[in-house]
Amino acid sequence: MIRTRFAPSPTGLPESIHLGFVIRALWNYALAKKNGGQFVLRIEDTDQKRSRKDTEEAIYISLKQFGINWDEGPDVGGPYGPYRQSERLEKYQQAAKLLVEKDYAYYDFDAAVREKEEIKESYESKEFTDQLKIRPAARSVSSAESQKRLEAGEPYVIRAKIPEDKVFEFTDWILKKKIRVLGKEVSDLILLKSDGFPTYHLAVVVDDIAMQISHVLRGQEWISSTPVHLFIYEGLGYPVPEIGHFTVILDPATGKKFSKRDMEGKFGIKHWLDRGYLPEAILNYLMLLGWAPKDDRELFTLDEFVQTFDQAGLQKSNPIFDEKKLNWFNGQYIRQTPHDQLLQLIKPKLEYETTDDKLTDIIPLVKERVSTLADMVDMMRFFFIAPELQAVNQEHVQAARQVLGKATWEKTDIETALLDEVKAHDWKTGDFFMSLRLAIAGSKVTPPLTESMLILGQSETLARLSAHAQNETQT
RNA sequence: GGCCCCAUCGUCUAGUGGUCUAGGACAUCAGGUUCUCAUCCUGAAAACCGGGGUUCGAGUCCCCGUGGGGUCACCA
Repeated sequence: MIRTRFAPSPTGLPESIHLGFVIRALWNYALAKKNGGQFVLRIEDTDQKRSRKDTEEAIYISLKQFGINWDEGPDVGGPYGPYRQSERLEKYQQAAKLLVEKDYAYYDFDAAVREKEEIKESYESKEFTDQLKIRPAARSVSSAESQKRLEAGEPYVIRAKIPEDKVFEFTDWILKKKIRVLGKEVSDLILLKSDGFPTYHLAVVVDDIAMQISHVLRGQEWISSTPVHLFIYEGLGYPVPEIGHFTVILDPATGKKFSKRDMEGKFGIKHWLDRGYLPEAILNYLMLLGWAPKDDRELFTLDEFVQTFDQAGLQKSNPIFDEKKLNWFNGQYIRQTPHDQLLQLIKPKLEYETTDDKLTDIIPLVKERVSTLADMVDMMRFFFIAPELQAVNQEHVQAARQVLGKATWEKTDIETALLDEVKAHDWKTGDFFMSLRLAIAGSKVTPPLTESMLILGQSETLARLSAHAQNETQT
């Protein structure tokens, strides 16, 4: 039975939940569903200071927006709950104690708290040339001594006791390669913090065991901490599940992975949804960012993706995010979305009152020429709000006003009337229509003019032309 | 910097030793359709990081360089 999980930590602002987030949930979901397994959602809120309830809420909402549903999770429960790590504290504490008993871990009463900035700066310094792994003196303190300090009530952390001469090895399920790391390259990382909460390393292993996860699939940033996890599995006496590492999406501006820290929501899910990208389009774009099917197919619904999903298609090298291609996908999806659905999507974005009937007329005209819903709103604005006065050719506007005033308000009538006028004056058709376009819509880029005038109505069309006819400005 | 991962058009990728004069998509450019823009159609330009091996034969296997990324916290 295949059981996968998506285990985000609800830290940072809700709008910092980014696209990389969805992609990892998606692939885990696809693997489980393709094989009739379960997909588990687990909330990793072990960082008491940074975890936020509203961000946890945003995680649920985001996944649902993309149609990714979980079989077990904090909100829906399941046989291996609770699914929120802050509710499983005793389990981690028990595991940590067991590890100490088996000499896989030890108490450290003097663990120094280092500042994040200080640590990062040290990476740049020369001393890093011969990086020493963390091996506190507490490592060799006798258990009797530790017991004494423990009874005295001194605060402590529990660290992994990594054997220097051990060789850690596992075969990455995605990279399809054996990865080997020497014990001396691995630090005695903290497993249980002084506040009694576990660190990620302990919690993730304890839970993946408890929840019977068969495939642990996560981002490549986790490769280097996998040895510690291997060590914990061993210490706890459980077999290691399949472990695989996905690619990391790179920011085109920096070439680095985008994280929830260093940006103002530039890659946040909310940011894209707000700008009028459809969840289906975003999802489809994401599917192909780090995964490819055997054939040249590009368009997939979620269900189709799940059916087609094949582990072999997962890439090894990190892709760069490309907004242009996302735009293309979004345009494709907008064009294939039925008009009535588009209407519902557009309505909340409009800053003026209108009727469904009018929108129904307008939507077919604009959907062909935009790539986002926001573009759509922009393009249809002139139907409701008269544009600012433009510098236009007076003769064109005057002539049009005259003939249109007499025309029956029908497509063919309007067209022949206008075209006759062009012929009569020996104007260039394009120039003439451009003058009208500017006067009526205020832009050089609009839906087809006659259709637009039809919707605008005769009186409004004439009013806009008149407004321009009185305008002193000449071209 | 140590350790680890990766390496095909600008970007996402197909390619699992011969069918590769390397295929598709986005973007770009040109043409067609057209009252603008867009859609749509047609076409063009565009890549196997470098050097050694292995082999009758290498984009495909091995090694070394180079380049890119990740990581090095009482954050995940």
